[in-house]
Amino acid sequence: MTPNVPEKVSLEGLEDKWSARWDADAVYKFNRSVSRAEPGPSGRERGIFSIDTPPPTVSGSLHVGHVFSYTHTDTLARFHRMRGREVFYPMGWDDNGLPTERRVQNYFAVRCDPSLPYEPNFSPTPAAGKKQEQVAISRPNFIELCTRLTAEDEKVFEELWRHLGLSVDWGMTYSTVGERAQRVSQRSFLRLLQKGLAYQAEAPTLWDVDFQTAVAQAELEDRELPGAYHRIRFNGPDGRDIEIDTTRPELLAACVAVVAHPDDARYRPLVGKVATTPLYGVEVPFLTHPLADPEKGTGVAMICTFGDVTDVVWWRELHLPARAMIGRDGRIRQDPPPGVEDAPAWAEVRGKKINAARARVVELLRESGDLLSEPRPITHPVKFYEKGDRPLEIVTSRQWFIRTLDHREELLARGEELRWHPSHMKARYESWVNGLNSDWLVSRQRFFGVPFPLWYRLSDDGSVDYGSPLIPDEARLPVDPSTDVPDGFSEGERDKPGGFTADPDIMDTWGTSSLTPQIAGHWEDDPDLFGRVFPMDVRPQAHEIIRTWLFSTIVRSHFEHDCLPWTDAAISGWVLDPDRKKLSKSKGNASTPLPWIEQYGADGVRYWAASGRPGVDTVFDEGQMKVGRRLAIKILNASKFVLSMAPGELAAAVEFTALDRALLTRLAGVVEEATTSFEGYDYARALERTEAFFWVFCDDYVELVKARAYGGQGPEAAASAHRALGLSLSVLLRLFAPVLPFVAEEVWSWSQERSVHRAPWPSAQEFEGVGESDLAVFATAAEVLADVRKAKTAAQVSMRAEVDRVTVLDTSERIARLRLAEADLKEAGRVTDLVLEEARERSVEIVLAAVNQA
RNA sequence: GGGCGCUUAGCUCAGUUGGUUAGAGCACCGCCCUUACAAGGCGGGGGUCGGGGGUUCGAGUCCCUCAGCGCCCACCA
Repeated sequence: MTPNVPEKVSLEGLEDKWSARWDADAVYKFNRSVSRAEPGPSGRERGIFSIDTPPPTVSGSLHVGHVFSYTHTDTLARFHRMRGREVFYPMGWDDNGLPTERRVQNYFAVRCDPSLPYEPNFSPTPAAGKKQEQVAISRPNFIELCTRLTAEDEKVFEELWRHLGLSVDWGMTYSTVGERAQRVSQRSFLRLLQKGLAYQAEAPTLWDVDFQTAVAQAELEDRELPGAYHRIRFNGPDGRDIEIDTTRPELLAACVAVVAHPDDARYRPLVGKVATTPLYGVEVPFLTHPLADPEKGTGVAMICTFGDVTDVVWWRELHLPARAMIGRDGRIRQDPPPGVEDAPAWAEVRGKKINAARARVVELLRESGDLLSEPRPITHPVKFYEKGDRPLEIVTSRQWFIRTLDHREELLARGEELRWHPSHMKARYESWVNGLNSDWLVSRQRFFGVPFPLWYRLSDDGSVDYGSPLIPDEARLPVDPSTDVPDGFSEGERDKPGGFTADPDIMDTWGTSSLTPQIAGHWEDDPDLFGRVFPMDVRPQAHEIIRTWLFSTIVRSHFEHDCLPWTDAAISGWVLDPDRKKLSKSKGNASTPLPWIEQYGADGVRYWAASGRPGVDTVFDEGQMKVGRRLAIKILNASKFVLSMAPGELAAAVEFTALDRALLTRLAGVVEEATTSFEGYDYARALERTEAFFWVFCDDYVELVKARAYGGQGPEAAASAHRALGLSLSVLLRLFAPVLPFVAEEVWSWSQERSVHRAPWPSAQEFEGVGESDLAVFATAAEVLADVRKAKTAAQVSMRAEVDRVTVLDTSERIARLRLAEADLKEAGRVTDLVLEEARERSVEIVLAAVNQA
């Protein structure tokens, strides 16, 4: 094909032009006829490269942080596609869970009340004002709104991703709450249940009093909060006082024991005796436990059910009774815990919020004289649900768990087996697994999510038989137990004595997201496809969700398939604002990416993203985008020149000049390095090496051969330049294509029919005809050219200024190299007389033509 | 409390197995409208590599130690 170079080259409109064309030509369509791994012809890899794409949360908005990490993945996808592999690169939408619920509540000013009946024609308009009264609606109505809103959000997301140039197969999207996801989640759950790896238990768990749901260990975060030590007096045996420091005096009624360290000599006489709580007069045992810290407070702690997770440990390990007093709404319960029924103090706190109860208890203690000192303010870490606003409480509830504690060793071995990029991220996985203190709590008391596909029998007295749940056949999945009926029952028997009742809970968002490989790969629904793409090659994700998404995905795959879900994990860093804070929507420091794409082009934005090292937090840098845009423009211009020189069909018989051989050999090295880097998931290094070469190519090589290419040294010498320029450009465009897909495609299209993104990745073979070369020929010539430029700059004359004579004294070796590029050097520097002489020390003398020395 | 990472020019960062005068881009200064490119090109100034100690013929690059920053984990009365 004869190059068809536009008169004027420009980046304007490339995104629209090429994203439409790629779509029309199905450039990124996954070809599932390829088998998982098959040897390719002549060293090119064949087979499939599958990516476990992170499904972005559609209820949020995309910001530059997303663009950053998704670009990284896309460069890898493009690289492997060019290597000849079919890339399985679906896009998922995470529309599951609380963020969606919250967005729907705010967007439509509604709230879900599961007790309400469905209203078929309910269709609210988006809430206008800020504070609008929330309308209570039924669960089915609420879920309809969730679905409606997420569908709209997905469209916006897809548009942006296309604009950014993600080479996703848009025919293969999935959602984490759609029917497929439900089926996969429920099937996997039922299989865990069969294997005894999922179980139900009534146990104290961390509870968010606002969201009214249990929360798992993985969703916790500590926040430093002001608090106060209150020293209070318990009555000990023999009339002796026991002094105890507590930050939660309001829980006094829930006290079931006091505890000291077994080695604490101060309290040894009291151990095994009984202490009496102030205000309530409840007798509790004085016990010992190694977790009691003699250094903390008075060395004696009161154990309450439950003030914190240590209480839970003590309660469990010391086999204490429960005396729960906090309700699911975060208030003190109405009904008193056992043992305090008759205490007048209970009436003072019942039904109160935590803070009010605390204040009242302190007053009461003060009045009774049991408050031994005024509260001493401290700051201490308090556990929060990561999306929550109030401290977590611990309440006892029935929940589903997946066993992880018993499998820690196996899971650690999986972490060992996985290839981590960067490798030190493995440490985070290990510290998480080693720190597990409970099985994975997978049930949530929410509405929008995947329900547990279970019902329970109701006995004749109406009590629930949790022991043997009613399980649907896998072929029925997905089921919604709140509307579907278990086999052998009828709807009329729902919630009736002798009938059945649905499991009310939904799965944790990670309960579904942990199955993205299975969802995306159509596990069981399409065994042929699943066999081709699973286990996957790579999981790209951010480091802060190693403990959640990465961990839980390994758990599911380990239990279900007895293998890793992928061989490699590519962990991306965060995007930081100039103050080094993580960009996030909630902090309001994250900008929407579209304006940046419009200003610098998708390629410019991608360039910035791809400059961020794998796993390294990177500062948001508009300057880098600007640099990326300039690079793209430079590629346009350089390509325009090269293609106007080089014929479409390269004459293969031409003998390369020494300078051209040196340039091409150097480029072959860059190809090798970029290839190795991409194989090792280091897109940033690949880009850096390619770019560095490209600038040398433009500034030195093109300048050195320009005149020769115009024919200054005859047709044969010109042909060598043409061929070297043409080959270099072809290789460079393909090296740039993963990072700068738009400009690479634009330029490629000037001389090629097919997409650059399906062109073969450059290989050493393409340089086979170059022959032996001395790399230093190019470097040495470029050095002298730089000297000439320097002299012209010093003389404040144009680069086109004539030079009468350049005298180079240098070692015989280097002089020999310069002779090989003598003609190019003379023309590039406009040197009339180039004198090359051997000498011990290098020196360069430049005599500019008199006419130019004004 | 444990762990991981980072600390190189004003800024953002490269420096792969230790080896010639430590690199790039941005910013800054100067020059040049050169037929691929003036939203460009060419050239220049500027760091002794967080502090200290050690190994070595030789260390930004390995070891020890200290400091600061960030993150992950932790049973936080």
